[in-house]
Amino acid sequence: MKRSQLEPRKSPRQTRSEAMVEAILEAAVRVLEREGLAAFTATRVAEVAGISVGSLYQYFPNKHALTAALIRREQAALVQAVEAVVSDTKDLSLEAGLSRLAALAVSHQYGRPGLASALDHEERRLPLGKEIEAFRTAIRKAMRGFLDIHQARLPLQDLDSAAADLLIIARAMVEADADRREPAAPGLERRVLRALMGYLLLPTEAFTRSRSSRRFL
Amino acid sequence: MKRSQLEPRKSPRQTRSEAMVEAILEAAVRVLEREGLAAFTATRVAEVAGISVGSLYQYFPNKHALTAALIRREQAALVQAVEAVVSDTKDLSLEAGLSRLAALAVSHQYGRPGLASALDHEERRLPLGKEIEAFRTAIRKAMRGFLDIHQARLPLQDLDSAAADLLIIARAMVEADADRREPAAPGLERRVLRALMGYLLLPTEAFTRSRSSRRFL
DNA sequence: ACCTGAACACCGTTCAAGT
DNA sequence: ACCTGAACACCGTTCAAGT
Repeated sequence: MKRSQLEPRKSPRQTRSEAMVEAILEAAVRVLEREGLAAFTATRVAEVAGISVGSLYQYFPNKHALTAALIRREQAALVQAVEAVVSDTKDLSLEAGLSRLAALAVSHQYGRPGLASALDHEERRLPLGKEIEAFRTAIRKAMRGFLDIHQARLPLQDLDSAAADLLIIARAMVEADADRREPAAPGLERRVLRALMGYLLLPTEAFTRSRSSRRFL
Repeated sequence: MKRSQLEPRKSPRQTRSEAMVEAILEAAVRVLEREGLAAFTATRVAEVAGISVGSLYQYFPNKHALTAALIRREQAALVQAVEAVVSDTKDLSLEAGLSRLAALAVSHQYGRPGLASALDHEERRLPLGKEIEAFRTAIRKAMRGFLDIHQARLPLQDLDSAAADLLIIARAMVEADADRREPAAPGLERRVLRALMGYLLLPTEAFTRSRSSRRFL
Protein backbone atom coordinates (compact mmCIF):
# COMPACT_ATOMS: atom_id res chain seq x y z
CA MET A 1 0.00 0.00 0.00
CA LYS A 2 1.46 3.29 -1.08
CA ARG A 3 1.63 6.27 1.18
CA SER A 4 -0.70 8.24 -1.04
CA GLN A 5 -3.33 5.59 -0.55
CA LEU A 6 -3.60 6.53 3.07
CA GLU A 7 -4.12 10.20 2.60
CA PRO A 8 -7.19 12.23 1.78
CA ARG A 9 -7.56 12.81 -1.94
CA LYS A 10 -8.01 16.53 -1.93
CA SER A 11 -5.61 19.24 -0.94
CA PRO A 12 -6.51 20.92 2.36
CA ARG A 13 -6.28 24.27 0.64
CA GLN A 14 -9.73 23.80 -0.79
CA THR A 15 -11.86 24.94 2.10
CA ARG A 16 -14.98 23.10 1.11
CA SER A 17 -13.13 19.82 0.87
CA GLU A 18 -11.52 20.42 4.20
CA ALA A 19 -14.90 20.91 5.81
CA MET A 20 -16.21 17.78 4.13
CA VAL A 21 -13.29 15.69 5.31
CA GLU A 22 -13.93 17.04 8.75
CA ALA A 23 -17.61 16.13 8.59
CA ILE A 24 -16.79 12.62 7.45
CA LEU A 25 -14.29 12.12 10.24
CA GLU A 26 -16.80 13.35 12.78
CA ALA A 27 -19.37 10.95 11.42
CA ALA A 28 -16.85 8.13 11.63
CA VAL A 29 -16.08 8.95 15.25
CA ARG A 30 -19.78 9.03 16.04
CA VAL A 31 -20.38 5.68 14.46
CA LEU A 32 -17.45 4.09 16.28
CA GLU A 33 -18.39 5.54 19.65
CA ARG A 34 -22.13 5.01 19.49
CA GLU A 35 -22.45 1.88 17.38
CA GLY A 36 -19.11 0.11 17.62
CA LEU A 37 -16.69 -1.42 15.16
CA ALA A 38 -19.26 -3.76 13.65
CA ALA A 39 -21.36 -0.82 12.44
CA PHE A 40 -18.36 1.04 11.10
CA THR A 41 -19.10 0.52 7.41
CA ALA A 42 -18.52 2.93 4.55
CA THR A 43 -22.23 3.17 3.88
CA ARG A 44 -23.10 3.87 7.50
CA VAL A 45 -20.44 6.57 7.85
CA ALA A 46 -21.63 8.24 4.66
CA GLU A 47 -25.22 8.06 5.89
CA VAL A 48 -24.35 9.68 9.21
CA ALA A 49 -22.29 12.32 7.42
CA GLY A 50 -25.31 13.02 5.22
CA ILE A 51 -23.67 12.18 1.90
CA SER A 52 -23.61 9.23 -0.48
CA VAL A 53 -21.02 6.47 -0.37
CA GLY A 54 -19.73 7.67 -3.69
CA SER A 55 -18.96 11.07 -2.22
CA LEU A 56 -17.17 9.52 0.70
CA TYR A 57 -14.88 7.81 -1.77
CA GLN A 58 -14.14 11.15 -3.36
CA TYR A 59 -12.46 12.24 -0.15
CA PHE A 60 -10.89 8.97 0.94
CA PRO A 61 -9.45 6.43 -1.50
CA ASN A 62 -10.62 3.56 0.68
CA LYS A 63 -11.93 2.75 4.11
CA HIS A 64 -8.48 2.02 5.42
CA ALA A 65 -7.52 5.63 4.68
CA LEU A 66 -10.48 6.83 6.69
CA THR A 67 -9.45 4.72 9.65
CA ALA A 68 -5.88 5.87 9.24
CA ALA A 69 -7.00 9.49 9.41
CA LEU A 70 -8.71 8.85 12.73
CA ILE A 71 -5.66 7.10 14.10
CA ARG A 72 -3.45 9.90 12.87
CA ARG A 73 -5.53 12.41 14.80
CA GLU A 74 -5.38 10.45 18.01
CA GLN A 75 -1.66 9.95 17.63
CA ALA A 76 -1.05 13.62 16.96
CA ALA A 77 -2.92 14.52 20.12
CA LEU A 78 -0.94 11.94 22.05
CA VAL A 79 2.39 13.22 20.75
CA GLN A 80 1.51 16.68 21.98
CA ALA A 81 0.32 15.41 25.33
CA VAL A 82 3.49 13.40 25.90
CA GLU A 83 5.69 16.30 24.89
CA ALA A 84 3.76 18.56 27.22
CA VAL A 85 4.21 16.19 30.15
CA VAL A 86 7.91 15.81 29.45
CA SER A 87 8.34 19.54 29.30
CA ASP A 88 6.19 20.16 32.38
CA THR A 89 8.08 17.68 34.50
CA LYS A 90 11.59 18.74 33.53
CA ASP A 91 12.36 19.86 37.04
CA LEU A 92 10.55 17.14 38.92
CA SER A 93 11.84 13.81 40.11
CA LEU A 94 11.85 10.71 37.95
CA GLU A 95 8.99 9.30 40.01
CA ALA A 96 6.88 12.39 39.58
CA GLY A 97 7.48 12.50 35.85
CA LEU A 98 6.72 8.83 35.31
CA SER A 99 3.65 9.19 37.45
CA ARG A 100 2.38 11.90 35.14
CA LEU A 101 3.12 9.74 32.13
CA ALA A 102 1.24 6.80 33.62
CA ALA A 103 -1.71 9.08 34.33
CA LEU A 104 -1.61 10.28 30.75
CA ALA A 105 -1.67 6.75 29.41
CA VAL A 106 -4.72 5.94 31.49
CA SER A 107 -6.62 9.11 30.72
CA HIS A 108 -5.87 8.86 27.02
CA GLN A 109 -7.45 5.43 26.91
CA TYR A 110 -10.38 6.19 29.17
CA GLY A 111 -11.10 9.66 27.85
CA ARG A 112 -13.14 8.22 25.02
CA PRO A 113 -13.26 4.54 25.79
CA GLY A 114 -15.18 3.27 22.80
CA LEU A 115 -13.19 5.21 20.28
CA ALA A 116 -9.81 4.44 21.78
CA SER A 117 -10.48 0.70 21.93
CA ALA A 118 -11.78 0.53 18.41
CA LEU A 119 -8.82 2.43 17.04
CA ASP A 120 -6.38 0.31 19.05
CA HIS A 121 -7.69 -2.78 17.35
CA GLU A 122 -7.71 -1.27 13.90
CA GLU A 123 -4.24 0.11 14.39
CA ARG A 124 -2.89 -3.36 14.89
CA ARG A 125 -4.72 -4.88 12.00
CA LEU A 126 -3.66 -2.54 9.29
CA PRO A 127 -0.26 -1.78 7.81
CA LEU A 128 -0.27 1.88 8.64
CA GLY A 129 2.04 3.75 6.37
CA LYS A 130 4.92 5.96 7.20
CA GLU A 131 3.05 8.92 8.51
CA ILE A 132 1.72 7.05 11.47
CA GLU A 133 5.08 5.41 11.98
CA ALA A 134 6.40 8.96 12.26
CA PHE A 135 4.05 9.72 15.13
CA ARG A 136 5.31 6.72 16.98
CA THR A 137 8.84 7.86 16.42
CA ALA A 138 7.93 11.28 17.76
CA ILE A 139 6.46 9.82 20.91
CA ARG A 140 9.50 7.62 21.34
CA LYS A 141 11.73 10.65 20.93
CA ALA A 142 9.82 12.62 23.53
CA MET A 143 10.14 9.68 25.89
CA ARG A 144 13.81 9.44 25.11
CA GLY A 145 14.12 13.12 26.00
CA PHE A 146 12.51 12.40 29.32
CA LEU A 147 14.98 9.61 30.00
CA ASP A 148 17.90 11.84 29.09
CA ILE A 149 16.92 14.23 31.84
CA HIS A 150 17.22 11.49 34.42
CA GLN A 151 20.09 9.71 32.76
CA ALA A 152 22.42 9.99 35.72
CA ARG A 153 20.16 7.87 37.83
CA LEU A 154 19.52 5.14 35.27
CA PRO A 155 21.58 1.95 35.13
CA LEU A 156 20.83 1.59 31.43
CA GLN A 157 22.92 1.65 28.33
CA ASP A 158 20.30 1.67 25.55
CA LEU A 159 17.90 4.51 26.25
CA ASP A 160 16.20 4.25 22.86
CA SER A 161 15.13 0.68 23.47
CA ALA A 162 14.14 1.64 26.98
CA ALA A 163 11.91 4.46 25.71
CA ALA A 164 10.24 2.11 23.25
CA ASP A 165 9.77 -0.57 25.91
CA LEU A 166 8.23 1.81 28.40
CA LEU A 167 5.68 2.95 25.87
CA ILE A 168 4.81 -0.60 24.90
CA ILE A 169 4.45 -1.62 28.53
CA ALA A 170 2.26 1.30 29.54
CA ARG A 171 0.08 0.94 26.53
CA ALA A 172 -0.36 -2.82 26.88
CA MET A 173 -1.30 -2.61 30.55
CA VAL A 174 -3.84 0.12 29.98
CA GLU A 175 -5.35 -1.59 26.96
CA ALA A 176 -5.58 -4.92 28.73
CA ASP A 177 -7.43 -3.22 31.53
CA ALA A 178 -9.71 -1.37 29.14
CA ASP A 179 -10.56 -4.61 27.33
CA ARG A 180 -11.91 -6.05 30.54
CA ARG A 181 -13.56 -3.30 32.47
CA GLU A 182 -14.74 0.22 32.52
CA PRO A 183 -13.94 2.45 34.26
CA ALA A 184 -10.28 1.76 34.96
CA ALA A 185 -9.30 -0.53 37.81
CA PRO A 186 -8.51 1.59 40.84
CA GLY A 187 -4.92 0.40 41.11
CA LEU A 188 -4.13 0.57 37.40
CA GLU A 189 -2.19 3.78 37.32
CA ARG A 190 -0.10 2.69 40.25
CA ARG A 191 0.68 -0.66 38.67
CA VAL A 192 1.74 1.02 35.45
CA LEU A 193 3.99 3.30 37.44
CA ARG A 194 5.50 0.29 39.19
CA ALA A 195 6.21 -1.39 35.87
CA LEU A 196 7.88 1.70 34.42
CA MET A 197 9.91 2.48 37.51
CA GLY A 198 10.97 -1.11 37.92
CA TYR A 199 12.17 -1.37 34.34
CA LEU A 200 14.20 1.80 34.65
CA LEU A 201 15.66 1.40 38.09
CA LEU A 202 16.47 -2.28 38.26
CA PRO A 203 20.23 -2.46 38.73
CA THR A 204 21.81 -4.26 35.82
CA GLU A 205 23.69 -6.53 38.21
CA ALA A 206 20.43 -7.82 39.55
CA PHE A 207 19.94 -9.96 36.55
CA THR A 208 23.42 -10.69 35.36
CA ARG A 209 24.10 -13.92 37.22
CA SER A 210 26.90 -12.36 39.22
CA ARG A 211 27.80 -12.96 42.83
CA SER A 212 26.61 -9.46 43.71
CA SER A 213 23.19 -10.47 42.52
CA ARG A 214 21.35 -9.83 45.67
CA ARG A 215 23.15 -6.86 46.95
CA PHE A 216 20.59 -4.35 45.73
CA LEU A 217 17.21 -5.93 46.04
CA MET B 1 -22.30 -15.06 20.98
CA LYS B 2 -23.05 -18.21 22.94
CA ARG B 3 -20.40 -20.59 24.09
CA SER B 4 -21.76 -23.36 21.93
CA GLN B 5 -21.19 -21.16 18.90
CA LEU B 6 -17.48 -21.41 19.41
CA GLU B 7 -17.24 -25.14 19.59
CA PRO B 8 -17.09 -27.79 16.92
CA ARG B 9 -20.52 -29.15 16.10
CA LYS B 10 -19.77 -32.82 16.45
CA SER B 11 -18.83 -34.83 19.46
CA PRO B 12 -15.20 -35.94 19.44
CA ARG B 13 -16.31 -39.48 20.09
CA GLN B 14 -17.11 -39.92 16.42
CA THR B 15 -13.71 -40.77 15.07
CA ARG B 16 -14.36 -39.75 11.51
CA SER B 17 -15.51 -36.32 12.60
CA GLU B 18 -12.51 -35.95 14.80
CA ALA B 19 -10.21 -36.67 11.89
CA MET B 20 -12.09 -34.22 9.72
CA VAL B 21 -11.88 -31.47 12.32
CA GLU B 22 -8.19 -32.19 12.53
CA ALA B 23 -7.76 -31.96 8.77
CA ILE B 24 -9.61 -28.66 8.65
CA LEU B 25 -7.50 -27.20 11.42
CA GLU B 26 -4.34 -28.30 9.67
CA ALA B 27 -5.53 -26.69 6.48
CA ALA B 28 -6.31 -23.51 8.38
CA VAL B 29 -2.82 -23.43 9.88
CA ARG B 30 -1.31 -23.98 6.46
CA VAL B 31 -3.27 -21.16 4.93
CA LEU B 32 -2.37 -18.77 7.74
CA GLU B 33 1.31 -19.64 7.70
CA ARG B 34 1.80 -19.80 3.95
CA GLU B 35 -0.69 -17.26 2.63
CA GLY B 36 -1.42 -14.94 5.54
CA LEU B 37 -4.53 -13.55 7.17
CA ALA B 38 -5.87 -12.04 3.95
CA ALA B 39 -6.12 -15.46 2.32
CA PHE B 40 -7.71 -17.01 5.37
CA THR B 41 -11.21 -17.39 3.95
CA ALA B 42 -13.67 -20.19 4.53
CA THR B 43 -13.55 -21.17 0.89
CA ARG B 44 -9.77 -21.28 0.79
CA VAL B 45 -9.52 -23.37 3.95
CA ALA B 46 -12.07 -25.81 2.61
CA GLU B 47 -10.21 -26.01 -0.67
CA VAL B 48 -6.89 -26.75 1.03
CA ALA B 49 -8.61 -29.30 3.26
CA GLY B 50 -10.01 -30.93 0.15
CA ILE B 51 -13.68 -30.51 1.01
CA SER B 52 -16.49 -28.16 0.09
CA VAL B 53 -17.36 -25.02 2.02
CA GLY B 54 -20.62 -26.63 2.97
CA SER B 55 -18.79 -29.48 4.66
CA LEU B 56 -16.58 -27.08 6.55
CA TYR B 57 -19.70 -25.54 8.01
CA GLN B 58 -20.82 -28.94 9.15
CA TYR B 59 -17.87 -29.09 11.50
CA PHE B 60 -17.68 -25.44 12.53
CA PRO B 61 -20.75 -23.25 12.99
CA ASN B 62 -18.88 -20.24 11.64
CA LYS B 63 -15.46 -18.99 10.77
CA HIS B 64 -15.01 -17.43 14.15
CA ALA B 65 -15.32 -20.90 15.70
CA LEU B 66 -12.57 -22.17 13.43
CA THR B 67 -10.27 -19.35 14.47
CA ALA B 68 -11.19 -19.94 18.10
CA ALA B 69 -10.22 -23.59 17.77
CA LEU B 70 -6.77 -22.60 16.53
CA ILE B 71 -6.34 -20.11 19.36
CA ARG B 72 -7.51 -22.69 21.86
CA ARG B 73 -4.81 -25.08 20.68
CA GLU B 74 -2.07 -22.51 20.98
CA GLN B 75 -3.27 -21.48 24.39
CA ALA B 76 -3.45 -25.05 25.61
CA ALA B 77 0.13 -25.60 24.53
CA LEU B 78 1.16 -22.39 26.24
CA VAL B 79 -0.55 -23.33 29.48
CA GLN B 80 1.38 -26.57 29.55
CA ALA B 81 4.64 -24.86 28.70
CA VAL B 82 4.24 -22.27 31.44
CA GLU B 83 3.27 -24.91 33.98
CA ALA B 84 6.30 -26.95 32.98
CA VAL B 85 8.65 -24.01 33.41
CA VAL B 86 7.15 -23.15 36.78
CA SER B 87 7.54 -26.71 37.94
CA ASP B 88 11.05 -27.06 36.50
CA THR B 89 12.29 -23.92 38.18
CA LYS B 90 10.81 -24.55 41.61
CA ASP B 91 14.24 -24.80 43.18
CA LEU B 92 15.98 -22.09 41.21
CA SER B 93 16.31 -18.42 41.95
CA LEU B 94 13.72 -15.87 40.99
CA GLU B 95 16.05 -14.59 38.28
CA ALA B 96 16.58 -18.01 36.80
CA GLY B 97 12.86 -18.75 36.78
CA LEU B 98 11.89 -15.45 35.21
CA SER B 99 14.64 -15.88 32.70
CA ARG B 100 13.13 -19.18 31.63
CA LEU B 101 9.71 -17.58 31.39
CA ALA B 102 11.04 -14.75 29.24
CA ALA B 103 12.70 -17.29 26.98
CA LEU B 104 9.44 -19.16 26.71
CA ALA B 105 7.54 -16.02 25.71
CA VAL B 106 10.05 -15.33 22.95
CA SER B 107 10.22 -18.86 21.64
CA HIS B 108 6.47 -19.25 21.69
CA GLN B 109 6.10 -16.21 19.44
CA TYR B 110 8.98 -16.97 17.15
CA GLY B 111 8.44 -20.71 16.97
CA ARG B 112 5.87 -20.24 14.21
CA PRO B 113 6.02 -16.54 13.48
CA GLY B 114 3.33 -16.25 10.86
CA LEU B 115 0.81 -18.31 12.76
CA ALA B 116 1.46 -16.69 16.11
CA SER B 117 1.11 -13.16 14.74
CA ALA B 118 -2.06 -13.94 12.85
CA LEU B 119 -3.66 -15.54 15.88
CA ASP B 120 -2.56 -12.66 18.12
CA HIS B 121 -4.45 -10.27 15.96
CA GLU B 122 -7.52 -12.42 15.67
CA GLU B 123 -7.53 -13.07 19.37
CA ARG B 124 -7.90 -9.38 20.06
CA ARG B 125 -10.56 -8.78 17.49
CA LEU B 126 -12.99 -11.43 18.54
CA PRO B 127 -14.97 -11.88 21.71
CA LEU B 128 -13.56 -15.25 22.59
CA GLY B 129 -15.92 -17.12 24.80
CA LYS B 130 -15.34 -18.59 28.18
CA GLU B 131 -13.22 -21.52 27.23
CA ILE B 132 -10.39 -19.34 26.03
CA GLU B 133 -10.84 -17.10 29.03
CA ALA B 134 -10.27 -20.25 31.07
CA PHE B 135 -6.89 -20.80 29.44
CA ARG B 136 -5.85 -17.31 30.35
CA THR B 137 -6.92 -17.93 33.89
CA ALA B 138 -4.89 -21.13 33.94
CA ILE B 139 -1.78 -19.33 32.74
CA ARG B 140 -2.34 -16.62 35.31
CA LYS B 141 -2.70 -19.24 37.99
CA ALA B 142 0.53 -20.94 37.00
CA MET B 143 2.24 -17.59 37.11
CA ARG B 144 0.72 -16.90 40.47
CA GLY B 145 2.12 -20.22 41.66
CA PHE B 146 5.54 -19.13 40.51
CA LEU B 147 5.23 -15.89 42.45
CA ASP B 148 4.13 -17.73 45.55
CA ILE B 149 7.38 -19.66 45.57
CA HIS B 150 9.36 -16.44 45.74
CA GLN B 151 6.88 -14.58 47.87
CA ALA B 152 9.30 -13.86 50.69
CA ARG B 153 11.45 -11.77 48.42
CA LEU B 154 8.65 -9.77 46.81
CA PRO B 155 7.58 -6.38 48.13
CA LEU B 156 4.10 -6.89 46.71
CA GLN B 157 0.69 -7.23 48.22
CA ASP B 158 -1.45 -8.25 45.25
CA LEU B 159 0.18 -11.25 43.60
CA ASP B 160 -2.79 -11.94 41.35
CA SER B 161 -2.58 -8.57 39.70
CA ALA B 162 1.17 -8.95 39.52
CA ALA B 163 0.86 -12.29 37.73
CA ALA B 164 -1.56 -10.80 35.22
CA ASP B 165 0.63 -7.76 34.70
CA LEU B 166 3.77 -9.82 34.10
CA LEU B 167 2.02 -11.85 31.44
CA ILE B 168 0.68 -8.76 29.73
CA ILE B 169 4.08 -7.11 29.78
CA ALA B 170 5.99 -10.09 28.42
CA ARG B 171 3.46 -10.71 25.73
CA ALA B 172 3.27 -7.08 24.62
CA MET B 173 7.03 -6.71 24.38
CA VAL B 174 7.45 -9.88 22.38
CA GLU B 175 4.55 -9.09 20.07
CA ALA B 176 5.76 -5.55 19.47
CA ASP B 177 9.12 -6.93 18.50
CA ALA B 178 7.57 -9.59 16.26
CA ASP B 179 5.45 -6.97 14.50
CA ARG B 180 8.59 -5.16 13.45
CA ARG B 181 11.25 -7.70 12.73
CA GLU B 182 12.13 -11.29 12.29
CA PRO B 183 14.01 -12.94 13.81
CA ALA B 184 13.80 -11.53 17.31
CA ALA B 185 15.96 -8.57 18.28
CA PRO B 186 19.11 -9.87 19.98
CA GLY B 187 18.43 -8.06 23.25
CA LEU B 188 14.72 -8.85 23.42
CA GLU B 189 14.80 -11.65 25.93
CA ARG B 190 17.03 -9.68 28.22
CA ARG B 191 14.78 -6.62 28.03
CA VAL B 192 11.73 -8.71 28.85
CA LEU B 193 13.58 -10.13 31.82
CA ARG B 194 14.47 -6.62 32.97
CA ALA B 195 10.85 -5.56 32.75
CA LEU B 196 9.62 -8.55 34.75
CA MET B 197 12.34 -8.35 37.38
CA GLY B 198 11.91 -4.63 37.74
CA TYR B 199 8.17 -4.90 38.25
CA LEU B 200 8.58 -7.55 40.89
CA LEU B 201 11.55 -6.23 42.81
CA LEU B 202 10.93 -2.52 42.87
CA PRO B 203 10.59 -1.63 46.55
CA THR B 204 7.16 -0.22 47.22
CA GLU B 205 8.69 2.76 48.99
CA ALA B 206 10.47 3.74 45.82
CA PHE B 207 7.31 5.15 44.40
CA THR B 208 5.35 6.22 47.39
CA ARG B 209 6.51 9.82 47.66
CA SER B 210 8.19 9.18 50.99
CA ARG B 211 11.39 10.62 52.32
CA SER B 212 13.02 7.20 52.09
CA SER B 213 12.43 7.33 48.39
CA ARG B 214 15.96 6.98 47.27
CA ARG B 215 17.30 4.70 49.89
CA PHE B 216 16.98 1.58 47.73
CA LEU B 217 17.74 2.56 44.21
C1' DA C 1 -27.11 -39.84 5.59
C1' DC C 2 -23.75 -36.88 3.70
C1' DC C 3 -21.55 -33.76 0.38
C1' DT C 4 -21.66 -30.18 -3.06
C1' DG C 5 -21.60 -25.65 -4.83
C1' DA C 6 -24.88 -22.26 -6.54
C1' DA C 7 -27.43 -18.76 -4.19
C1' DC C 8 -28.12 -15.18 -0.69
C1' DA C 9 -26.91 -11.31 2.36
C1' DC C 10 -23.65 -7.96 3.17
C1' DC C 11 -19.58 -4.93 2.63
C1' DG C 12 -16.01 -2.28 0.01
C1' DT C 13 -15.60 0.11 -4.14
C1' DT C 14 -16.76 1.91 -8.84
C1' DC C 15 -18.96 4.38 -12.47
C1' DA C 16 -22.93 5.42 -15.65
C1' DA C 17 -26.48 8.47 -15.23
C1' DG C 18 -28.50 12.55 -13.33
C1' DT C 19 -28.23 17.44 -11.68
C1' DA D 1 -18.21 19.90 -12.18
C1' DC D 2 -20.20 17.19 -8.68
C1' DC D 3 -23.28 13.86 -6.47
C1' DT D 4 -25.98 9.68 -6.39
C1' DG D 5 -26.92 4.98 -5.73
C1' DA D 6 -27.32 0.81 -8.49
C1' DA D 7 -23.95 -2.51 -9.88
C1' DC D 8 -19.84 -5.36 -9.25
C1' DA D 9 -16.48 -8.28 -6.80
C1' DC D 10 -15.79 -10.79 -2.84
C1' DC D 11 -16.63 -13.16 1.58
C1' DG D 12 -19.43 -15.63 5.15
C1' DT D 13 -23.12 -18.71 5.35
C1' DT D 14 -27.13 -21.60 3.84
C1' DC D 15 -29.79 -25.08 1.63
C1' DA D 16 -31.90 -27.40 -2.50
C1' DA D 17 -30.28 -30.88 -5.23
C1' DG D 18 -27.37 -34.80 -6.06
C1' DT D 19 -25.04 -39.16 -4.51
